[in-house]
Amino acid sequence: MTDPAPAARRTPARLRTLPSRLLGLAGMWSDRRIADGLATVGAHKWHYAVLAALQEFGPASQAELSDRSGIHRSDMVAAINELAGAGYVARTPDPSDRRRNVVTITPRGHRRLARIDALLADLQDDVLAPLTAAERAELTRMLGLLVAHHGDPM
Amino acid sequence: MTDPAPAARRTPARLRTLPSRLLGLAGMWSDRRIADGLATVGAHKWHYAVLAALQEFGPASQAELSDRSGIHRSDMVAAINELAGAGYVARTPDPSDRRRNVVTITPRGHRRLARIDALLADLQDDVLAPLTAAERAELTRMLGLLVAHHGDPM
DNA sequence: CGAATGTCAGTGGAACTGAGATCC
DNA sequence: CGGATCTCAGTTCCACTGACATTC
Repeated sequence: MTDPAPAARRTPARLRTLPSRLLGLAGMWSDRRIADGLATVGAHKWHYAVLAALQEFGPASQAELSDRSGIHRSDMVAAINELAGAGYVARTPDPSDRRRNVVTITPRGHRRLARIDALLADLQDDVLAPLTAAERAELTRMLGLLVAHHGDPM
Repeated sequence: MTDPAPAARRTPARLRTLPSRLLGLAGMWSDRRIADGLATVGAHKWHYAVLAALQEFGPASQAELSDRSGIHRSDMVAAINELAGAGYVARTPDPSDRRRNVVTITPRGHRRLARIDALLADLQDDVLAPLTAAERAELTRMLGLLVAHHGDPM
């Protein structure tokens, strides 16, 4: 009774329930949380993508890493520059094809990856905070379907 | 047997299942699909947000519309410029507070909104294509939780 | 005075484009 | 020669910031 005016009806129902809008918003602030979190240890998300691809599939050319990580060729250059500068990967010319560089993860790189892995686990928990474990699994599964459907449009 | 090499193991498991990454990717390409779709009729998502807010809550100042739609003040100026230029809204000075403009939706604006509404319904179907109706509802519900948790951080 | 409003110019990040140089 | 690889400069888009004049 002490609340006569429906003060904050804020967002229109059409916007509040529009899936594409919710996806965009959730993606945006998730990206931010992750970027902020990684920034506290001086990392970027493409660092993680490259290190993970190297650890899982072994040494690769930059073009291969682009395919595996979804990072553009142009941006891959900068990412490898930073990772190599910090000693997390080594970039050496490929003797069997001199157009290519062979990128290899270093011991420091493995430790770096483990560090980021742990940090990212915490950040996932932050991003998904309002959901139960079962809901998180369901959400991840459905997002996987969406991304797969988009990535392989043919 | 004509496929001996496991050619495309493409994405590392860590990336393929990372919720924050899936959210970011799904949000990105959803945004693009929507932007492309709206562009075919010369619309932007801000236009829809503003028209929807006006139709649901009536005439408002630009600051109010910012709150309701989540669009920044600065960008609201451009959005209203375009909408007013096309005759979808009218912007008139508020006689009772001369700092403010009163933005009102026009008959043309109502028709425009209906048009975009229909288009957006199709686009939702496109974005959510790989999901069943029940899954779409679940996804929307969970995304709503995430967005609410983010928007009202207190 | 402090605070809110509308306006505009500009920033920073991220995905992407285009072109050049080198090599297969 | 066509095509792939790496590199760099530049573009585009978006959310956001900062500053300003006006009005409450």
